[in-house]
Amino acid sequence: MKKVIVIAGATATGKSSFALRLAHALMTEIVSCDSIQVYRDLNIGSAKITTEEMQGIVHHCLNTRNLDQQYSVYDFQQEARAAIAKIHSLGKIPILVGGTGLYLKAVLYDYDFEKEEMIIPESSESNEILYARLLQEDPVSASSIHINNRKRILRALEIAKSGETKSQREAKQEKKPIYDVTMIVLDMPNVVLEKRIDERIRRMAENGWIEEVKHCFSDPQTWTYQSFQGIGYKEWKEYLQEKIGLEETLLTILIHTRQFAKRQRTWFRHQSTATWVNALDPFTLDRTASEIISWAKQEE
RNA sequence: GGGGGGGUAGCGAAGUGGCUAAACGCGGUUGACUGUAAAUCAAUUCUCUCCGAGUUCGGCGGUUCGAAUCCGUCCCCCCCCA
Repeated sequence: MKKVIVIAGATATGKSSFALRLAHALMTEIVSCDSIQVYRDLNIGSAKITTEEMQGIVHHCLNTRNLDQQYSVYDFQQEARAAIAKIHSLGKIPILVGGTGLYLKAVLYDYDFEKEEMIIPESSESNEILYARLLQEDPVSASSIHINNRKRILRALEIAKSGETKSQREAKQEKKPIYDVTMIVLDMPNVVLEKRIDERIRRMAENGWIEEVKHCFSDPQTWTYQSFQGIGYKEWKEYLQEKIGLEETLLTILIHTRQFAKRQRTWFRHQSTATWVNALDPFTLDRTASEIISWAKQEE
């Protein structure tokens, strides 16, 4: 199996700079695992790394979509694996960086998606009826999906139309990584992380965030875009409508970002087996970096 | 000084005699997660516990079998008139 390095963690934990450091040391390239940073023009609000900050390191899976385009884990899986293959073909070990847990897992494991199932048609039927149908068609999946979780019910029903249910499809998977993976999760005490998030939001507001939002999403038609659903964008809707002020908008974004970071932590804690690293401790970071570098340099 | 409105759980806000430890929203906590995942969803949130018990609705004191809800009094806040 080919080696892959994964740097995960909640938002604002310093993933990018740590990855950059490894990329320099290993003279390799980075694959971003982020569902919002794939959109061109969403730079400030998505906390995307700037070209300068990349320091010449090649970054993949960034800026690959226009604002009006849809994107899903399927697309990411395809494109990220292609990027990984390309980096491997150069004789280098790719570094995956990101906070979108599902995306990471879908690339690393043998998750199996069908291209034609991208869009789920909305239904006019109630959750109760949809759930009852799923209970018929795929009782195994139904048992693990809550009746209120309409999106998941619809997805499972859509998959069942293919003749193979969601649970059957997943049962065929080995649920093992398809690469030789070293993965760490960068983390820090919550009070510190919340302070960093707060500071970052202030900084973004001072650096042209509002202009970016106005440039991308002034037209109410754009408010339905998937790209507008990201934290740091959707909250500006009421500001643009002049329903709330700047401070209130920033506060809402702060709260949403905190909640997001919490969900990310929970995901990595329970859905991954990565090693957790205190991102605030320079000695731990040094040691972690050198461990990863020596692992990367080992012959199989 | 006069008139009016109001003080309910971390916040906002219902409730105006028993069905109320108190709706609902927000926030918090915990968690789920295989196609919008920065999404979607669940549980929990006065205190102590297993049933259950104990303290709550600005303070104090009453009325009542029973009060967040009625009465008295005190404190505080907002608006209008002086």
